[in-house]
Amino acid sequence: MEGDFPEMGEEADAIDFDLLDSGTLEKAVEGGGDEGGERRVLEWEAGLPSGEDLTPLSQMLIPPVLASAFSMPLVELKTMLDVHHAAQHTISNLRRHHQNSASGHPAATYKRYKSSATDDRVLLESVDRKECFNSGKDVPMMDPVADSFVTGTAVIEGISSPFPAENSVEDNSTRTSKRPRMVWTPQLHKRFMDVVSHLGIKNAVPKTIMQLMNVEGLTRENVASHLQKYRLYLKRIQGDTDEGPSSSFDPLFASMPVLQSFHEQQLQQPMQMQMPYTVPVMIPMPVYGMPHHHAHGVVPGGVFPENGHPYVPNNWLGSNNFGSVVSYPHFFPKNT
DNA sequence: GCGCGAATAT
DNA sequence: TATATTCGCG
Repeated sequence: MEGDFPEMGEEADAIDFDLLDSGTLEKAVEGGGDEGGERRVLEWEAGLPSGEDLTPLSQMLIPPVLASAFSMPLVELKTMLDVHHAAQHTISNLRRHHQNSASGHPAATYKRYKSSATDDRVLLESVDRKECFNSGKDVPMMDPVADSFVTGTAVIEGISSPFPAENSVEDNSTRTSKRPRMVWTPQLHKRFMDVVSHLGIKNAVPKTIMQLMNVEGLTRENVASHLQKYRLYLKRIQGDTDEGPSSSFDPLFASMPVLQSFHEQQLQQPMQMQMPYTVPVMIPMPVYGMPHHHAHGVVPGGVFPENGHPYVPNNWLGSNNFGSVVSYPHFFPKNT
């Protein structure tokens, strides 16, 4: 299926899906189909600050006092070695993806409607790959803030491969270690919701969702588990609609303002500076152009104003936003 | 055998 | 609770 689109340079790809937000998506989509990827990169580079203008890696971007004032955890400082490693990993993964092109049927249909600028899998390098997988109890989940303010090379996204870093060389079949426990970050969850809401209830099955999410390392089992939880959630809120108003729309639980309101914020005020607890980068999610028959009413949510496609608020609880709780859990417990 | 989904386990 | 794993079924 990759023959459907002219290929772009690797660098352009990396930059595109790392830096795109909803504000720049259209522009990139326009120029994404031509062969000018490398040229565009050069143009961008021409406008980039020189090395002297950049803050050294060893220096903090935010003064500790200011960080604490906004309850922002101090991000661990990165070294050039970290940056180098992250860059190497990004490049190698991009190469790998250009080699083996997936051609699953649903994904193929999906890709046809994707811009070539975002045609690669979501594998946005994270310097700290503990973000999506929590290997042990001693490893705390990455803070949403740190999740946003990643240091290093191409890491500004929220999604990275759920795989832990393969520290050693090519570990082929000698992998006996179990896959670490996955963590559904808000970004992954949003992607999940975007895909599910654009599939009918008929097509929203684990394998299809997995393929459309296009996240490296994400397994069908991962999705199935999450989907099961989502269905339980749907069942719950549907069965609760006639009970007390607090049962399904308790403002205490109707939160996740970061993700839920983020989309709308981007649409209305694209240039507005993000608050520390917001996820600053929109994940390119071009399933909006999918030809699927949308199952209206299957999932709670509204409609994308730009194209009329249904969407689901990321808290799956409707449009209430009382702005108190951040991002977790995705599925709120029944208010008992 | 594959994949789904409910049940069960960790 | 969140996620993984198992298991029966089509």
